[in-house]
Amino acid sequence: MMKATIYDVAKAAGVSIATVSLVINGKGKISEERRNEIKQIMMQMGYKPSMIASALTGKKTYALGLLVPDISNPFFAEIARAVEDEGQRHGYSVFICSTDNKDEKVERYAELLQQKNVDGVIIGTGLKDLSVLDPLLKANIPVTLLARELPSVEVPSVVVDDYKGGSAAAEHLIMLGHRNLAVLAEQDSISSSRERVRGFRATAEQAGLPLDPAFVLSTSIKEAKAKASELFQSGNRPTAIFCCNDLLAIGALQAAKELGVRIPEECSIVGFDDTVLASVTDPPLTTIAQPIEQLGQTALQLLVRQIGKPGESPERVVLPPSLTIRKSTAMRASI
Amino acid sequence: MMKATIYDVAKAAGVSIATVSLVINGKGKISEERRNEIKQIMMQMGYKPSMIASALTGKKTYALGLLVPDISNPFFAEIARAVEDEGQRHGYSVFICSTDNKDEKVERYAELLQQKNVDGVIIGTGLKDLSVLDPLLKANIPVTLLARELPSVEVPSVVVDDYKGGSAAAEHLIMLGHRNLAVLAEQDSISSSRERVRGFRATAEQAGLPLDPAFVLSTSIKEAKAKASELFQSGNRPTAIFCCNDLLAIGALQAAKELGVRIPEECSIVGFDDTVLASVTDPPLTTIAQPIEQLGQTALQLLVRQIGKPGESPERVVLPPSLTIRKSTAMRASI
DNA sequence: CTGAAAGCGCTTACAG
DNA sequence: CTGAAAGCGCTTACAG
Repeated sequence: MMKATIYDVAKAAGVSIATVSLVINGKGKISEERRNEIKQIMMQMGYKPSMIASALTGKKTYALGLLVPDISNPFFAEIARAVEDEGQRHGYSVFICSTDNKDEKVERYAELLQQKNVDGVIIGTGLKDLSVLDPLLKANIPVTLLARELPSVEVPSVVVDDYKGGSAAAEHLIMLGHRNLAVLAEQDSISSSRERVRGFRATAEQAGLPLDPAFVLSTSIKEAKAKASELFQSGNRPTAIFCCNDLLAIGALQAAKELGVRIPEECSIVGFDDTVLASVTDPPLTTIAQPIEQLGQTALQLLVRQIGKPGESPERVVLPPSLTIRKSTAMRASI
Repeated sequence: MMKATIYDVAKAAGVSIATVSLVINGKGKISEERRNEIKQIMMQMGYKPSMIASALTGKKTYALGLLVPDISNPFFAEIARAVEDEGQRHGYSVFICSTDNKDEKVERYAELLQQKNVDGVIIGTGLKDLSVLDPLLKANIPVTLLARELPSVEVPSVVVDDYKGGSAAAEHLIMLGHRNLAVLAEQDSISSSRERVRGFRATAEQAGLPLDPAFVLSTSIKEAKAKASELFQSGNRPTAIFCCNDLLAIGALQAAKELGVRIPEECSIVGFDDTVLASVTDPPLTTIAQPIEQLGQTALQLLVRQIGKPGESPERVVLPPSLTIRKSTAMRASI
C-alpha cells in the first residue's frame, strides 16, 4: 500500500490540493465545515504530510544538528537529552554528531548537515579552526554555541562561567588548607578548559599559591589515569587536584586506587560537570556542577530564536556553575 | 549569497542538469573529460547536492531513527554512539528519540519519523503495544529491534542472551555461597528484564533455591533505591541482590550506604549492562556485561541490509553476555 | 555520449 | 472561499 499523498486527500475530499495544503497549515480562509471535513478525511486515510516535500518548497526541515565531542560521554548525553526534549517542544528533531573533537569530523558533519538542509545547528564541540564551520555559515544556517567560546564569530551562545567554576574549585581547596595544587586539564584547544584553569590559577595566585607548571597537565580522557599517576608519583606530590571534567577526575581516582593513594585523606580531588558519574564514584566526587539541563534548553531556545529572526544581534547567556561537595575532598592532612 | 543548485553548476559547465546529476551519482556514460571538468566546477562553487531534493525524487533520505528509552542513560548513550559511527560508515545520519518507555512518545516519534521519510528505524525501547509501530510498518519503513523482543513481529533483531545473563548472575552468586537471593527488576513490560529474571530464577531453582516472591521486585530507576531499602529492611534480609541493570544496582548501592549495609560484606550486588558507571561505583560493580558496541553496530547493519533488500527474511542475532567481576560481590559471610 | 521533459509531494502567490 | 499553475532541486526514463 502506497502512502497517501496530498493528491489522494484532495481527490477524496473533492477539492484541490491547494485547499488541502491550506487546511494542513491552518492558513487561508476556509469554511469551518470544509476544514473539518478535510481533517476528517486526512485522519481516516492516515495521511501525514511529507516533511521532506514541504521542506523542498521552502519551508523548514525541522531538523537540527547537535555537534558534541562524544554522545557516549555522560555530560553530552545529558545535554543531548535536554536539547532533544526542548527541541520536541518546538517541533524539531535532532541529529547526533559526535566529533571526537576532530576538525575533520566537524567538517564532515558540517557539510552533511548543510546537505540535509537542517534549520540550525548547536555546536558543543571544540573547534581548532573556525573555517570548519564555513559550509554552515555560507549556507546561512544559524548556529549557536553551547559551552564553547569562539572568538570573532558573532553567534548566540550559552556558556557556564567556566572561570568562576575554576575559581570556586580553588577556593574550596584553599579553604581546606591545601597549598600544593595540581590541575588536570583537557586539550588546550578547548576554551572551556582553558578558562577553568585560568580561574583556578588566578584564585590560587591571589592566595599566594602560584601553580607549578609541572603540575598543570593537559590530557585526554584516555590518558588521564596515566597523567594522574605521574602526579601522584612526583617528588613533591600535590595534596589536591582540580580536574577539568568528571571523567578526568575518575581517571585520577583510578590512578589513586591503583597506587594506594587514599582519597580524600592523602589527596583531594575536584571534578567538573556533575554528571551522573560524580555521584556514583568511589568516593563520590566533589565537583563543580554545570546546569546541564538548562544549558541544553537554552541553547535550543537561542537557536530557535535565531531561526525565527536571523537578523537579531546574537545573545550570549552565561549560566552560573555551583560547587557540589561530596566525599573526594577533605582538609589537608597535617603532616 | 544563495546556495548553488544543480542549475548553477549546469550553467557554469555549459551542460544540462541531467548531465550534472549523472556525474554526481557516478552514473551514465560521460566522457572522463567532461566528468572531471564538471567535478571541478562543483568543487569551485562549493556545490553539494541537496539531500532533501534527491530524497523527494525517490531516493533515500539517509536518515535513520533511533528509539531508546533515554539517551542520557549511559547504556543507551553508548549504544547511540555505536549506531552513529556505524551509520556514518554506511552514509546514514541518526535522529535521537528518547521515549521514556512511554507508548505515547513512541507513537509520536513513529509518526514523526515517518513524516521525515527516514529510511529505517532501530527500536531499542520498550513497547507495550505493537500498534504504536503501525505508522512505520504501514509506510513500509524497515525496522530492526535492538535488545528487545517483539512477539509476532517479523523483523530483524539483535539481542543479548538475557536469559543466559540472568543465569550467569545466579551461578556467580550461588557459587559464592548465597542462598537468600533477591531481584530488582525493571517494569514487567520490558521483555529483556523478564528474561533476565527468568534465567536467574531457573538457575536458582535448579540449585534448590526458589525465589521468594516478595524478594522479586519490579521497579523504575527512580524508585530503585526505595525498593532496595525495603529489601534491606525486611525481616529475612537477602544476602545477594541481582539487579536487572546497572542503574538499578546503583540505587541498591545507595540504599545500602544510607542504611549502613556494607557491600559486599553484608550483601552482594550484581548489575547488568556494564556501562561506564559500573567501573566507577563504590564499590565497583560486578555486573553482566553486554557487548554494547557490537549491539549497536549489528543493529545498524541489520537495518541497512533490510533497507537494501526488503524482501529478505529477518535475521535474528544473539550476542552472548559475560560476567564481569568487580568488588560488589563476595562470599556469603558465615553467620 | 548528452539533453528535454516529466515527476517526486508539497507551498505560495495569483486569479476569480 | 477555492482552484490552476509555477516552482522547490533533484532523478530518471526516453530520445537522439
